[in-house]
Amino acid sequence: MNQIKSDKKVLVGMSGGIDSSATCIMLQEQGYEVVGVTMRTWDVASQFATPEQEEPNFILEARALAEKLGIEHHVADVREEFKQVIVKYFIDEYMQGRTPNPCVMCNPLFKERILCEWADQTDCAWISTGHYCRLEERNGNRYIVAGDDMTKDQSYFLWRLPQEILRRFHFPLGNYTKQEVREYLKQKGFESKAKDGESMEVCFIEGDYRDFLRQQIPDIDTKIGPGLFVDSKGVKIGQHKGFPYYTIGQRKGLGIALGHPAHVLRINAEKNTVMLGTADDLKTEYMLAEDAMLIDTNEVLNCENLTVRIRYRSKPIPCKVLPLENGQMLVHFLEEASAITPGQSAVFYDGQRVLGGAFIASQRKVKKLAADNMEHFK
RNA sequence: UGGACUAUGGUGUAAUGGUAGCACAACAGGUUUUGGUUCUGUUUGUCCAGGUUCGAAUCCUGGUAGUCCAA
Repeated sequence: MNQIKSDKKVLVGMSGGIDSSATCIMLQEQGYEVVGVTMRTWDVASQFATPEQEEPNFILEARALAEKLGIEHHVADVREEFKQVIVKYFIDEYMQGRTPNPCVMCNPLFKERILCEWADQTDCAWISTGHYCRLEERNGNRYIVAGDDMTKDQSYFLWRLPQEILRRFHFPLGNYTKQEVREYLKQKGFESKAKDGESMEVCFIEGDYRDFLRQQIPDIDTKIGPGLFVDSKGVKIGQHKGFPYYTIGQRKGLGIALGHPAHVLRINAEKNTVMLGTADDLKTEYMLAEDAMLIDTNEVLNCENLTVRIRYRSKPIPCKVLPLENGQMLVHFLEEASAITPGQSAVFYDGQRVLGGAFIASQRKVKKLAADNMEHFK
């Protein structure tokens, strides 16, 4: 009954920044009735001009914009839930010697889900955000397609979005570059917004994540404490501050001088050791991934031009994939890959189209599994 | 306490009498919707006291510290 009415309504996740502002204006121009929701996930000091200020800056900005555009606006106070879900995940990962991918968890599992709930409540058929990506329909499935501006592409963080959410999504910025969006805002009379700083995204980490860990786990340094730096043979070469403070590939902040640049090769949470080596030692041909979410598994296994991104903003690497009996996936890189980091996402692409993704697993058994399955990749 | 050797920034090293350089670390900034990577820039040194010389990290004397051999 109210289906027709709903079809004209779209819920926009408003962060108060350039991208979501432009999104609102565009959708309004396209004839939609826009409802804005701004999420309050975690308060950081820099978003408060004075200690007396009750709400962070970005909420005030979003509300001001909504008023100017004459759209309904809500604030979703989800601080407690955010702490329970995202912050907990973030801490747990580091405490296991892995490197979390908070944006990958936050976007699909948290933000978009909450947007869905609000969309239902406010009778909106559609949901939209200011991400720079497009959607494509193929064989009855909906795919995220990376924006043309590869440097601004955010598809890496969105691989876990389920089909039922994707079907309600609109990404009006998909065909624009950042520069064009700024121009657009300027034309529409939002000069000052167009000049806003680049990164308006309000994340829960300000500055160094290590300080954040110390704040959240006050006894972390007595619980874990210093451990050993070892070389690839297990020989002690120095002392580190505790394994959660390091991540694979890290070079800066090791506080150790070996005469050549040293990188973290491996983290052993049980022994509290951190293995160091050269940049060459980080290179690898195979990778184990787990908890895959693929839109169409056969498509990934048979794709001729399959590529995988193993970190945000790195270029996708051509690869082949083999499902293993234990549920993991063995990925064979056809070009050089480096610094495989457990906890980070491996996102599979066919060109710009996201086919799905998985989390990078512990690489402990990768050599054996690669040797056992060598013939598959011939 | 017999002998030998060594002493250069936070670390490892280079400079055979002629402006103390390199790598790593550290710090600052740029890039950046995670961590990391990367880029740019900056700081810091000749163990101490004498002597030789126009000029000493470099040669000489003494001291101090460390390493090794010997017992």
